[in-house]
Amino acid sequence: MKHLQTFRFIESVMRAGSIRKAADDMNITASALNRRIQRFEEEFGAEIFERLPRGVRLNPAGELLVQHFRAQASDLRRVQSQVADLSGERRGHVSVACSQALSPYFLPAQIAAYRRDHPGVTFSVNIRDRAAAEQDLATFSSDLALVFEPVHLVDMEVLIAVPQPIHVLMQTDHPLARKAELRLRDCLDFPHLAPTEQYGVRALLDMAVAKGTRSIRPVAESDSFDFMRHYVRHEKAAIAFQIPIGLREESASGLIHRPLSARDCAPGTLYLGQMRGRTLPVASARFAQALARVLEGYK
Amino acid sequence: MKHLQTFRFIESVMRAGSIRKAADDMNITASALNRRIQRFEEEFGAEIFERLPRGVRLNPAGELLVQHFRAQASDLRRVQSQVADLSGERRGHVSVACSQALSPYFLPAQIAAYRRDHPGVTFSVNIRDRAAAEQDLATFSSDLALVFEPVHLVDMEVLIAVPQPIHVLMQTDHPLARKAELRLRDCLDFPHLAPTEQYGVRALLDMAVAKGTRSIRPVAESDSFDFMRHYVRHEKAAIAFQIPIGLREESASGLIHRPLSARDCAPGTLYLGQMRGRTLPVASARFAQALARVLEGYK
DNA sequence: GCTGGGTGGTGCATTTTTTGCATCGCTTTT
DNA sequence: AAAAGCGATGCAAAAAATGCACCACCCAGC
Repeated sequence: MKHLQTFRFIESVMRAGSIRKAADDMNITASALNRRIQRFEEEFGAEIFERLPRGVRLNPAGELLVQHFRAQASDLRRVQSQVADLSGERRGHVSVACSQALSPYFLPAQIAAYRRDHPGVTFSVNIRDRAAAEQDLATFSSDLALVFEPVHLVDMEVLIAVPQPIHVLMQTDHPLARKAELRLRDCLDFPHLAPTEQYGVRALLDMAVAKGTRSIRPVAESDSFDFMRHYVRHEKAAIAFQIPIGLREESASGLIHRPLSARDCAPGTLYLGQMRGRTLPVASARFAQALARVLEGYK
Repeated sequence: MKHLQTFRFIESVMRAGSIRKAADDMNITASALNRRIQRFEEEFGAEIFERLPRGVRLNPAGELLVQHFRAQASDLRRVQSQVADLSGERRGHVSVACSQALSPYFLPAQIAAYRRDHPGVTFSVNIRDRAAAEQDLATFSSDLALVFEPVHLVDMEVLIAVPQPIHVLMQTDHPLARKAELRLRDCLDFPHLAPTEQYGVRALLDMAVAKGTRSIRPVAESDSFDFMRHYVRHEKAAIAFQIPIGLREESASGLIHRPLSARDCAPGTLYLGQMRGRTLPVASARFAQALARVLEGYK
């Protein structure tokens, strides 16, 4: 969309931190880019960049402006999507920011199911930790976020929330496997794997142990749930903490998992959300509806 | 703002109903305008005008697009206003759509009071009937609406609502002036003036008489409350129906007014509202706050 | 203290885009 | 059948954006 060209340049300069670098990125001369920005600042009525000795940086006015342009670009995509929809095309693109747990089983299955009915719809799936997922919504770089234990929820409008107790993952013949529900103190006697602190699972575990005298001493700490899932196959006594939506049914995986007792560790919550107040493109809105229907079953 | 130039052209074509007329209005050649529109339609990915034998008309895609652009232009003004505000300028422009009753006393006083504190702020006041005022909000042509008995309230976000019983206006020595509160049946015995049906006062009166057997038979019907106010000075027995916010205190005007009993005629409501979900420019938001504070006193 | 590599800004020639004019093909009106 | 109005289009002129060369400046590191 041509009338947003200047904005793309501004965003590029913002990212690059200097007009020359941005000009290089955008395949244009620094002089041309410089003058575009000057011209824009003039008609906008205020400077949007601070000129520093080593480059430029957005000033508060610029921050406001960038937020405005992002919202505007996002809304234009929505309009285009609606226009395509009213000509009966059923096309569009959905971008989802999600927690790692959703990536192996849940989202692939849901997206594939949705695409069976709407083959014209394409997807972007971006794995983000819980802080970044909300950020993605706020910058309009994702339409939807599917996040376990989000941090702020300020810019996020919750479409549906489902409880997800923490599960303990282990080999099928593990001593803990005999009980249907596990106590945290029993689990900590075994070598355990834990996510790093930016993840909701870890935050809940830390909160749980804070009440008692035990502590989390992971034999391995990782930001990859995939790694932790595979690790328990290789060390007989090892256990890992994950949420059930990121785990397969027992039979299929060769591992089993058991929930932690709610007495020890509060269940976390998985949220499906969008940017507050935003009207989503048709495709995204429909996919969100479909997800919500499925997630209802997890309540 | 240059990147909205194409939109201004589109809006002009929409208004004019033909490219040639619009081109004339915008001081540009029909060919240039035509090509701008063609180019835009191409990059937008859909036609936005139907080509008719005698001109063009927006199609549904175009309607969506125009709404998007209006919202976008309005939001850009908001950003500019906020930017001006953060550089400490306290400038800006407030546009208000209001019912006629507000125009003689209430709004002039409020605006003047506000401008004493913020001389940099300018105002547009547009008198609109209750349907048009809401329309004004929806098309982003007014920031605020101050409306008596609005019709839909769908796109209008209510900031404050105050009751306004209908008052009867008459000369000071009028027989009805002796009572503190009037019955509708007594009033209808006198020659009366009534607003035309698009006004809330009339709608309330019509509802009130519908319960009984009497009917409104105005000696004069008008869409000008100003006219009706002045008319009662000239015919001794005549009365007019108005809301108190549009009337002066008795002493000053040489006329007096008495409320209709709530048993006969439900009090109407005066609403201060904005476009639903919109973030107002600083100046408008502040003025709305000031108005709300004053209106609190009318509750 | 200077020098080198980085920055944003600017004058001027060049390229690209936009515009205006003339004109076409079409439909409705007279 | 003619006239008048409409949108579309080829082509030349005008306007705008760009690229190039260069300036002044700042700061790091010798």
